[in-house]
Amino acid sequence: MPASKRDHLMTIAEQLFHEQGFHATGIDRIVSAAGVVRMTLYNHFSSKEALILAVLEARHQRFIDSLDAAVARAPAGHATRALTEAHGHWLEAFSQHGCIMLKAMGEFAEHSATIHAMALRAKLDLLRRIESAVHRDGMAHASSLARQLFTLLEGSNNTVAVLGVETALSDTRTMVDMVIGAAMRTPS
Amino acid sequence: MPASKRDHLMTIAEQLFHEQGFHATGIDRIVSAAGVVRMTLYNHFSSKEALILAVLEARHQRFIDSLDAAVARAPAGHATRALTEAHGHWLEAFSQHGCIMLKAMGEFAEHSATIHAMALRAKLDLLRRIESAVHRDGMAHASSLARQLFTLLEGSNNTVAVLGVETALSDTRTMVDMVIGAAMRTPS
DNA sequence: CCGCATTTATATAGATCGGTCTATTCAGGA
DNA sequence: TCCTGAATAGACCGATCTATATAAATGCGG
Repeated sequence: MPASKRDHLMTIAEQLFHEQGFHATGIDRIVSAAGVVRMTLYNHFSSKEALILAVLEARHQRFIDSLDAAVARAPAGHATRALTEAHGHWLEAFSQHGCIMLKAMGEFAEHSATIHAMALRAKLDLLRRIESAVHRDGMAHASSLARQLFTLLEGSNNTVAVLGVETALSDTRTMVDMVIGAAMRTPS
Repeated sequence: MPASKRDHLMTIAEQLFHEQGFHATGIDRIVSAAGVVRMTLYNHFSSKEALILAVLEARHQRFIDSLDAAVARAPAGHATRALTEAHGHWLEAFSQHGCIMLKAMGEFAEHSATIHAMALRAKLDLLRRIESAVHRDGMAHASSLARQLFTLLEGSNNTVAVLGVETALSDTRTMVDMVIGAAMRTPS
């Protein structure tokens, strides 16, 4: 009962790309996993690269939407914490196999400038949201604080695979508090 | 004039794997870049997987050696800082294209248990060195502090590609100081 | 019930993949 | 000198890769 063949293909492709990697996932595996014929895929996407771009774009949009929603729900002065918590929830729910944007950057850095640029833009979008939340909370040292928080969230991306999601998120939370507290104590 | 064809192949392969990815780098590209014939490679390595394992193993050994050397040189009570600085130097010199172990984990998680285990072991080795340095400096909250520092170093791995190596390392240094300082202030 | 777009089924193209094989050359040590 | 190990050159294997072409079947809205 997929909403449409196109959406269904994107869902299946996202899962396979995420778990198996992009180059290691062939078109045939995607279409057969989706229960669809190869021409149906090429009817909706002009190439494998176009499919990858569409998948990454959609995933990134979902990610950004979930951050924005959390920030919008947050009480005044708690936008930053709401954002880092939302990032943690995303990790718990959708990133057991690592960050798909990092994987894409790694596999396509010298292979597809378009895909690499898209993944890099996703990272910069996250940084920008952090900056905006920090600014919204009226914190001092906004840009340096935002970069530090960004580093912490990126770090938790990687430690999940090593320490487990629970420990990774708890350690990250501790440091988020620490960094925010230090920024508040330091005179601007 | 390479020391040996085997070493030369490993050097070339490491560079190509790192820049282009593992699946995207074919045997033919490696041998032609090394100016060597196909059978020479298969004379030294039983398979592409064996080559990848050898490359990762050697690189990890170099990494660990550089950390250990820095810690050994450090004055008493400064092992931890020496280790994080050494990690920064490694990033500057050899990780412009991201962490090769993370890439390997991403590409082979569901594809080669051996390679995935080797890369994961590399991450755990780093964590263990941090724990040992922290312990050597006689710091309180050793294991939780070590995990926090680990998260910071992993974070800097990723932010290099987004913020540039200089900013990434400077932000990381700031947070390393912060985390160590907090551990020292907190009563055990 | 018709018309049209989508999907199916299949066949094919040409390249590349990892890996094997044989035949040959060449240098260095016993 | 002879022998052995290593490297070369290049053909070859089956499998897989992305992508295209074509024709039949399907389903749905008007």
